[in-house]
Amino acid sequence: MTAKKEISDLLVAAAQQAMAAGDLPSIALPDATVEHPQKSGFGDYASSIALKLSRAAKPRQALDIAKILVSHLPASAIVGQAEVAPPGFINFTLSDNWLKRQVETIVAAGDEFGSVDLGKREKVQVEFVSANPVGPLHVGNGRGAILGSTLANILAKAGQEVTREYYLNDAGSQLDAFFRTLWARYRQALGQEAEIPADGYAGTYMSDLAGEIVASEGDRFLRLPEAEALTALGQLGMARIIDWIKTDLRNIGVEFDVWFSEKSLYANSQFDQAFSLLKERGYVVEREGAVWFASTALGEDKDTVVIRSNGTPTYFASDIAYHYNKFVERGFDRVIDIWGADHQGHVNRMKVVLSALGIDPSRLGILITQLVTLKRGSEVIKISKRTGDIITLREVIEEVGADACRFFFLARSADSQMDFDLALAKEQSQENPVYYVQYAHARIASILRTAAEKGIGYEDGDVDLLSTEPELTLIRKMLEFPELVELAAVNLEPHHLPHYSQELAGIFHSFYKQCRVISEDDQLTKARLKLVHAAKIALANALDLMGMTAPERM
RNA sequence: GCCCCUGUAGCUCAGUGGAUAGAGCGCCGGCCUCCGGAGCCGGGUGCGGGCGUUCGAGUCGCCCCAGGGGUACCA
Repeated sequence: MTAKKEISDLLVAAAQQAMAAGDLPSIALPDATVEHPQKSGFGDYASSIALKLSRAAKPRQALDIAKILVSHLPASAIVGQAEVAPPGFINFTLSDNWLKRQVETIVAAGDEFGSVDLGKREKVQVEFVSANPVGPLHVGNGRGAILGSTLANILAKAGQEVTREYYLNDAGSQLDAFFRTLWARYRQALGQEAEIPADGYAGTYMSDLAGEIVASEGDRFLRLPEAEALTALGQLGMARIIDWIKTDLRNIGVEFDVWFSEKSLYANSQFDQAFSLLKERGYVVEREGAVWFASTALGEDKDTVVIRSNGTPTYFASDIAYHYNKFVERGFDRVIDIWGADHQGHVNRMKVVLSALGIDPSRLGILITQLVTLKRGSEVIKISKRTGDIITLREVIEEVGADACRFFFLARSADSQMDFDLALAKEQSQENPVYYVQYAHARIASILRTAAEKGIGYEDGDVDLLSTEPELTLIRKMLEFPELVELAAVNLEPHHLPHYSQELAGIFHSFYKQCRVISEDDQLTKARLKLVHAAKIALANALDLMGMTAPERM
């Protein structure tokens, strides 16, 4: 349990006791939320519960209520001091003794440090990237990939049973356009006249892909009937693109548990099942030769086509079947979809269709990542798969490195549009927060190596000797880590991690400057070795959640 | 037009209705007899505008202004 939660519980207990004793009227308790005061001097945690209670408990003043609560506060090893401050805050200072002992707790927890218990273990699916296999990943895909993989890590750390999934659009009209483009490029590569379809993919990577295929397969597709050639060649091209995608993802540390085929939804009649259910419930209408989902019946602005007048299902049809599969067939308790800003219009429709299927829409969380504007200096680079050449994710990774790429993408909340200046990212490669954090880890590793070389063991180090301000500040900051994991897991907000890791690294560097670890004082040396070992664990675990490396040397 | 996201320091961005709004970069000064100077210490400027709700608003509501995205029988 985090200190935060424990203090919150103490407050609730105090309020209940005060009411039982008649010192406070029996009223409903507001959330006993506890926060870190912005300014030092107000303790480690502060609660404004008395201010919130004062309205209902009139004519009691908030300050008096705070005093009453403090007087009923149960004894606790965690709290060193609980003070009342106007206009009615209760400020808690952690006990030094308890703080010191947490070093042992952290070292004992090791990789598990930071794990939190949200009270229930749910089966959670995080679906992300899911880019169509029609071209290389761009930086927008990269943002989703990094956000999704980190969020999955965080949820796992918070005790959830997490499945990471990539939805592969291996059917549909965009793939069809990809097939036709590749066919044209293939014929061009073999010296034939061929025109790129108007709705095709103009990027030069398509010519490269066609060239690769000619090199390995020759002209054998020309000897097939055209329809057959188109499909056979297309499948081969798609497989190669998927390989590119997998390679890029691996290079930024993103792995999936499941690659889910859109096509399989039709082969396994998931679509038929979902569709019949919708029909049964009266949400299907036929009009203008097409089949529609009656979204307007559930408050949407317009109905949505599910089956086109030419008989082919739309993307939305697949999405209905896919989410039916997620919730009903596979039984996920919660599903988190991470989509790009261009899918924003689908959010409500998706939630509405879940209601229509009888699935509680609150079980689906949809995160929209806002656009990434790629820049090189002041020059804006337009991202579009369809209008020609693009800066791919691969190029960005090669330029700035996977760790830096992850850190920068993670540091911004998904809601914020962001500028990614390649020139700047490269320039900053030394003065970069990424290295600042990793350097702290490497520095600790170096200290521990030095200690090992000198044969200093610190298992028996006495944490009671840790008493100076820099030491205790470092411990305090480490203890925020589990709280942060909980915050990020509950709010689906990974962007707190980079900020936290920078703060933790900063406090460590400051400690390092002020406190010599390996000194003539054997006992203090051992105690401090234990402390920096704990700090190394905290840094490593934070970096690990972010999918970054924690280098022993730099 | 309607819907969604965003406007916080020169720049890039944090900020769970609370007390004196933060970080990094950039800029200007300091700090290496000592475990890694990719480090430390100091220096300053800001919540787009207005009206509300509240004991208390950067945070919630409404209106306005600005930027971006969506609004297909594309995905």
